[in-house]
Amino acid sequence: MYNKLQECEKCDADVIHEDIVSQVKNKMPQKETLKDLTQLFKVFGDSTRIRILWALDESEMCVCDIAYLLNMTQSAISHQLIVLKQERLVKNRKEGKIVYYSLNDEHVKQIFNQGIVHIREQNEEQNNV
Amino acid sequence: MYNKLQECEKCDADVIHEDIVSQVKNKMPQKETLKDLTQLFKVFGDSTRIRILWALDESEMCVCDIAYLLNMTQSAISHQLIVLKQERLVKNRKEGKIVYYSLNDEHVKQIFNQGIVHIREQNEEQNNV
DNA sequence: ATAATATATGAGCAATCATTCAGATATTAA
DNA sequence: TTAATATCTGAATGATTGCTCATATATTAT
Repeated sequence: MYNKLQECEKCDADVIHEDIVSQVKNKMPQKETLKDLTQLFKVFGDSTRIRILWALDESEMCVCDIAYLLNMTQSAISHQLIVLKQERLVKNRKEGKIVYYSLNDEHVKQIFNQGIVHIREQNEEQNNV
Repeated sequence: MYNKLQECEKCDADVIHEDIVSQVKNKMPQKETLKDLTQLFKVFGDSTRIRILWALDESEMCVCDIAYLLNMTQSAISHQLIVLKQERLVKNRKEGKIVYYSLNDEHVKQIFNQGIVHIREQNEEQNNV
């Protein structure tokens, strides 16, 4: 059942399911893809940024509108908008002094909705137990 | 065009698009939902955890298999598996000394794939510029 | 019983990061 | 021009977090 394998440098086990590991290894995505995916979710993993994205999905807004909506300082919002722009999730246009931000990606809401499906099922599961 | 509004405590602006802000405010999800969503993406926002989830989507694996596959210590993997389990993304079963982990959610891969669609489009966009 | 193995766990540390604060830049109004 | 406003930016800070290391627990083999 278990195949002895050359010992892993890092993990201290010496019983490893060699066939499964090598099979899975072949199906893993490229390093670059995993890095990009992690980075994307890292950007989503902050409530200020999620709220900004959700708001911009409803309407284009200027920086101070967003700050007012979320009851946060303009500076904090501005910092986060830069993060979102670097990830190309938002774009902006300038109109005089005012800078308007809007979503730059139609997938965002779909990803959020998928996440919500997961959360809902978790909660249902919890109620059924 | 702009409506004077009571000044925001946090942001220092006094020109705010009142209609847009109140309209967006009504469409924002509940605090609890946003919190859960943020937490979910926070869990996704780590390359070790993403790789574990991806691996488990291919096959059930024991802790030392995963550690071997990712070339990391058993302890590091174990710590992250706890995080994944708390988020109910994985489940486990014990067979003697060995603990097998597997995915507990079919949406995970869909969320990842949506993320990859976003990344792909980014890259295409970059090439077209 | 003891030894060996697979996994879990807690403390400690280094790195990351979200916000604040102070100030810079850009635009408009007076 | 100067004053006011909207936004940006960089440094500092407190909080979070992923990993390591040592150790604890659970199971199997001898």
